[in-house]
Amino acid sequence: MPVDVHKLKTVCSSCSLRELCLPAGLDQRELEQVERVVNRRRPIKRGDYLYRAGSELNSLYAIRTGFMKSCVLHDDGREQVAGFHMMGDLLGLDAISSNKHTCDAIALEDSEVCEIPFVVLERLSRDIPSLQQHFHRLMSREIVRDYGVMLLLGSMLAEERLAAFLLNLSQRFAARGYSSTEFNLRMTREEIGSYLGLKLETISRVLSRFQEEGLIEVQSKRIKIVNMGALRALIGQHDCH
Amino acid sequence: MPVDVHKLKTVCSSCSLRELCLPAGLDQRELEQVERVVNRRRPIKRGDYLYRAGSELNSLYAIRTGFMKSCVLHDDGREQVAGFHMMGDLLGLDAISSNKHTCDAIALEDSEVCEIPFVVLERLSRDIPSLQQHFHRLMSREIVRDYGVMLLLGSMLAEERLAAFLLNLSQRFAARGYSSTEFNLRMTREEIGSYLGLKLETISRVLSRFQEEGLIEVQSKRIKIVNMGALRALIGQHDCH
DNA sequence: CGTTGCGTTGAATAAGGTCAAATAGAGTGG
DNA sequence: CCACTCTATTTGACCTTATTCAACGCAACG
Repeated sequence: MPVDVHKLKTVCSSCSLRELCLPAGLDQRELEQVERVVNRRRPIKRGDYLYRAGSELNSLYAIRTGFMKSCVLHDDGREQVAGFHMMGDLLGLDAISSNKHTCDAIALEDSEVCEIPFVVLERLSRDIPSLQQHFHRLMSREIVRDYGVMLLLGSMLAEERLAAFLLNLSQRFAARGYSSTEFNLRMTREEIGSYLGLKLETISRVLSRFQEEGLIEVQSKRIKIVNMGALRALIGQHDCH
Repeated sequence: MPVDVHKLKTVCSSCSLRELCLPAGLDQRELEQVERVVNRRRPIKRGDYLYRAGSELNSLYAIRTGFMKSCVLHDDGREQVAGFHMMGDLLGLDAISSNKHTCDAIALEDSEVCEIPFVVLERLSRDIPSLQQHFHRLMSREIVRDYGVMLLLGSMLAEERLAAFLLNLSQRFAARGYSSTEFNLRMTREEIGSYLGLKLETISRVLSRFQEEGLIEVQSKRIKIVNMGALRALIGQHDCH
């Protein structure tokens, strides 16, 4: 069953996302220190920017509810979705390197974020080793995720990419207490395509093919995974490209 | 002119790569603290692994001399080059998330690395704010770099990818005091292809085409950039994919 | 009830991939 | 230093995959 975050207090110590989020693994006293610097519940409406490429880094953001995408922009206007983000995910890590955000973060549905002033986080993480450690792990996890996307973009076929994408979503929903087999895509076919390095028509076609083959059921944005095993088999069993 | 690192002492404070490397921006006293924990000059022979995917994280590594690649591995044996690394680059950041390396790091020529025990680095960065800050920036820079690769893999044509690759190398050599227009590729066509999500034959063909068009001169691994402007124009001027 | 944005599907096309053969280089042992 | 071997590279002919272009359906919304 989905966790209803609206029924919970908005402090980290009682947040259902705590273990997915920044303050994972802190003790009670440390948690209180973190809570004091987090501005909770900033709402972002669907379609709104949380931040834009080029804007100054002030805070990192943890998603409390909702769904967002981040887009990298090419000089010539081409853009690419670099990631989809859901509850518990931490956004803005790319901005630390230059103190400017390097991508846009846009809400795909009405969302709510916790705002964590970065300089305060840096100071706090000097005093709380387990916070420091966890923060480092989160940055590193983003790097690992990126390597996975590079592998996907660099060496997988369209079907494999989409299978990997669906399985990744499935797993992330499961980790948050939602169904791993039935969920809504919050993004358009074009956004999926952009993320996977494919065109929207290809996404549509492959989804249809998956449905014909009995792997999934699709109805517009509604996805039901019917044969998880076959989907898994699609990735990771080819000799070569 | 290339910087001859062999003539320099092997301490950070007199290392020509200091400003590219981990201890950038530290004062003399802080630098000494860092120096004390860095094991310098671990040699890695061409073809040897610096670390392997799955092995435990002990240290981060800064490249002193030489050239390396990191490869992510897919379950089915497919592998992809995730990056090429040269003097001053810091390796191993992906391992922090799980305490295990997630990719292989392999020397493409005889190399030498400085070894920085990670737990010591974490402790030290609590005491030295500017070290902490710089370390965060380096992790973030890796994330930004990865976004760039994702953009390249997801939305650029073969010619654009290769142009971007050559320009990136050019710029990094320049930043290290080497020629920006003439350099050796230390990697094979296959490795370039793996990094760019293309086949080795495509790399070969595009390099030949660039040569015919007078953009570069290629002789096996030797590259001379003849028309930097045209190469730059190749990336960043298309309406769409 | 038209408009608009999103999704599906088909046919033609282009970009790279595959396979194969020839050549060039680098490394090794005599 | 040379011959031999093995690997890397180049190039051509053909093929596969995904893109492009275009038409149409559907649902939400003013």
